[in-house]
Amino acid sequence: MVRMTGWNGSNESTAERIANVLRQQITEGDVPPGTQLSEERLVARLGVSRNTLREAFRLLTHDGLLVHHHNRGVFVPVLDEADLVDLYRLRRIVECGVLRSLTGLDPNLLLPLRVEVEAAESAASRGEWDEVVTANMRFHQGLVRLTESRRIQDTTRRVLAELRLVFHVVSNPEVLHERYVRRNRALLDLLEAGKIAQAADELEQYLRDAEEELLDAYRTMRRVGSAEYARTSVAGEMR
Amino acid sequence: MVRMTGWNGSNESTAERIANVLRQQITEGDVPPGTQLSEERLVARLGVSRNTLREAFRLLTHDGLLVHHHNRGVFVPVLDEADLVDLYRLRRIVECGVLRSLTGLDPNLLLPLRVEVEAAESAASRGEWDEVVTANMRFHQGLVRLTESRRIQDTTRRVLAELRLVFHVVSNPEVLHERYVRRNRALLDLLEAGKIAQAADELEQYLRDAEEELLDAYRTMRRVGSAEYARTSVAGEMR
DNA sequence: TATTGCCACATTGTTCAACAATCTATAGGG
DNA sequence: CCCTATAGATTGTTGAACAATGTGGCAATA
Repeated sequence: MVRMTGWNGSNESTAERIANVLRQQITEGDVPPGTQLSEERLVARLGVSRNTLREAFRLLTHDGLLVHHHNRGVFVPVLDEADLVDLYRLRRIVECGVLRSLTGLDPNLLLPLRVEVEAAESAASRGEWDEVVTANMRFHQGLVRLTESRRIQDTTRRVLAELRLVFHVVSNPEVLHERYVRRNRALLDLLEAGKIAQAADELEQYLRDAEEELLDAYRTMRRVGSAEYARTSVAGEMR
Repeated sequence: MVRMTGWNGSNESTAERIANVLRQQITEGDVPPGTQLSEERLVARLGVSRNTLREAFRLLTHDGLLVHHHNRGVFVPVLDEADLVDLYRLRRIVECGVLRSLTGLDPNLLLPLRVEVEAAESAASRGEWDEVVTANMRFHQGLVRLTESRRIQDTTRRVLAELRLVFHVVSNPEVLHERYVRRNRALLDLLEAGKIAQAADELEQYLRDAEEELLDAYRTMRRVGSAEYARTSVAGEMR
């Protein structure tokens, strides 16, 4: 096997490249929550050194997509109800706070929002629910981009990345995400009409409803599917 | 030189220990903004391997206390006016949002706030301004702890850590921090009286005033002290 | 049978040395 | 004075080695 060393053909470091590969596999659900990522196996599979892999681990840990247990390794976190509540509490504060703090609206920043709304509607009509989720996330990322604040955007990016892990714990994403496509459009309409305060209130309720429905999904999952859940998703190991 | 390998006598990893050493030096101002941290020299001085040092770098980069330039190394960031505005925008949204989202108040969580207020007052009377800043930061950290939300607390921790870098760019901290000790007490009084909404409004104005004063400090510094600033704080190198 | 203690094994934590790739500064030519 | 090329210094990445820890099995015991 020919192994490249040093220059890797792009401007991103090898660790970042590896981190992006793993990030995609985790966010897409290929590596379910609870899975341990073995250094030895991933080194063999990805063709990088242990140190570089561990650096990639750190980048993902930064985003909450991996958790590190000292002397035990890294795992895809299993988010529970408390995490869900925590994530939505932060989302409400940040996203609604962003809207309420706006003094003016740059129409150029509203354009990408419409793109995402339509992408979500299109994907929903085709039944591509993963794409619906992705477009929805990009929509909310675009919402906070209205502030042009790097740190707020970074915070939101991390929160949304973790939220994807929640979506992989609860099943049947379609029933959850379907109605929020419509509410995204309603939200955008309010913003385009300049009704910022009203949009913030709608978003607040939107997020409360979403949290409540996800909590319901957690509860029913724990009631009817705990055995199945334990069999399929716990103590896995990424090869 | 006897070099310890493996077990280091505590439950934290070597990288975390090194990160804490560097964190203190950076937040205390021993390593001014703009300084490059040379791997070679720090490896020699701290007695750890390059890989471990680089892991410590990652941890600090995570908190915004270091910035990484690809193929050029890590630096203590020099925060400018835009960063200052960004940090305070996030502070206002998070800290005020936390207060406004409170439904009830746990008196037990208010106790540490009073401790910090009195610590700040005591330190101010003794003229120990660094300790005033630290107590002030712990006060605001305690404020967001009212939510008992891990992620909100982490976000605040990062923001406050970065803010310390701002305080090292502008000089004369005493005149800036003195009056905020009093406002901290006023804030706490409002909270202890259960006037949460009023406290949130006071905090909002508090943070706007602080941002404005720091911006003034930046402007005067750039006007009267740009030559001195360039001489003392730019392109340093940590030995 | 259930529990405890011990030990071997697998995995992670850390170090070290080497080389590749990149950046920076300097010197030389136009 | 500006541009380019080269040399030196620094970071990026690798691979191997050993230390320390966590895990699970096995035997001895109650």
